[in-house]
Amino acid sequence: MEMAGEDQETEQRILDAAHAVFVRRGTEGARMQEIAEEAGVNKALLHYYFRSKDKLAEAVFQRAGRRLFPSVIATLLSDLTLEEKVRRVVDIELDNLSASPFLPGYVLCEINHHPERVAQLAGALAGQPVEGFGRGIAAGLQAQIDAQVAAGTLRPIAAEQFMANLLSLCLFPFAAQPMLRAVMGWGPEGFERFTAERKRTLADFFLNALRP
Amino acid sequence: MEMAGEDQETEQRILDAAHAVFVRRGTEGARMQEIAEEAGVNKALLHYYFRSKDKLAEAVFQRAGRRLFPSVIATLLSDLTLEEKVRRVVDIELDNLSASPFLPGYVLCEINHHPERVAQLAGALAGQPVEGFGRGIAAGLQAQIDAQVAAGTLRPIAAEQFMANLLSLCLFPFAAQPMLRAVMGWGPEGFERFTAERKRTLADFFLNALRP
DNA sequence: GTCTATATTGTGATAGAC
DNA sequence: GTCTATCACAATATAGAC
Repeated sequence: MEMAGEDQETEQRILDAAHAVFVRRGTEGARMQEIAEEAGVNKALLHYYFRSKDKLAEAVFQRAGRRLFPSVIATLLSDLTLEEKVRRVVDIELDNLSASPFLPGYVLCEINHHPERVAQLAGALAGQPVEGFGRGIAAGLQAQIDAQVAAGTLRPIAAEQFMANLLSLCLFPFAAQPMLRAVMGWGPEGFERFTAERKRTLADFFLNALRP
Repeated sequence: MEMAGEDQETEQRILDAAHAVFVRRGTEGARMQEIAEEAGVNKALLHYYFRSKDKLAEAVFQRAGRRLFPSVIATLLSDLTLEEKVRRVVDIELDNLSASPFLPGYVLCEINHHPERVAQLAGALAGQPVEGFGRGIAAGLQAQIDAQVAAGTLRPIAAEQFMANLLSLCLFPFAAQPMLRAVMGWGPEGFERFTAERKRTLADFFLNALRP
């Protein structure tokens, strides 16, 4: 039913613009007007494609979630060794986030004020209901951990703590980036140096913590 | 110039109410109406005491910051040993945050969308300009780290990474609490069990990571 | 200090031409 | 599909009585 072939491209432009504006203003602080300007289209078009601001916010959040989580999940569910998983997650996350440093802050804010959206998100990630999603990951990790502990090559740790620690160390500095910048008196290059150093040292820091 | 002696108490009630509403709705999502209801006063009174929503948000943020940061800063600046500092920060933060689990999420959101407020905040913390504030802390820590590294009792680490790691591990799980709840399929008691376990194990995890 | 009533602006959303 | 014009309401803020 489309004529110009512009429709999909326009929808993408709107999504990109909405993403940018939502990230910098927050979902509630964002204005449809600003999104329209950023996309180079009229306000009314946003409603044509996404009915309401809430629906648009939902779509943007889903897309952001699909960019932030799946690679970590896939890595943790893979059959790599624990050490390889840790190195891989750190590498992937720090690379991804260097490219979009404000994603964690946006996702955290959104989750805090709209926890109901997490359910639909996890569903979108693997077609699974969210309730037990992390549990499956934790169960697999725990088995791997227990095996290495029995072999004497790992300190005991609960899989939930393992995951929380790993994600904390990867995500938090980005989520708190503006605070770090201000408190440490960094310019833009300061945070980048910090992140580069982090790429070199974080996996070793984490693995050393688990050494028996 | 006050008559009823109610004024200070009312101002506090408004601050408390605003805090509660800002935390659960976010600054932009919060409505003056809801704050007034929560405080049990009229909308107009909020303007009488705080002129504008923005000023009110500023006041709430300052107060939250004064509750979140000073104890950590004081501990890191003290002359305790590194190990004592780590144990102390973990204990204090995890206890404080158990009592107000949504504070980190609120502060992170606010900082992301209003980075300019961090400046005034740090000023309020110690009467110092914010620019070099964290640098002083980092410098002191670095000296302590270098000494222990030279003595062969510590793995080398940059003080900035040290601080980032410590704060990440303490704060992130609270900031990401709604996500953890959903993904791990926890009820309210699930997160509390997780936090209790964390109080027991986090300091050791961190210290072990720095073992040479 | 606290309230009621009102002003004023901003903002999401729709109708309808092209 | 895209725009212009407009509606309807929500929300901050103020004026003024008590």
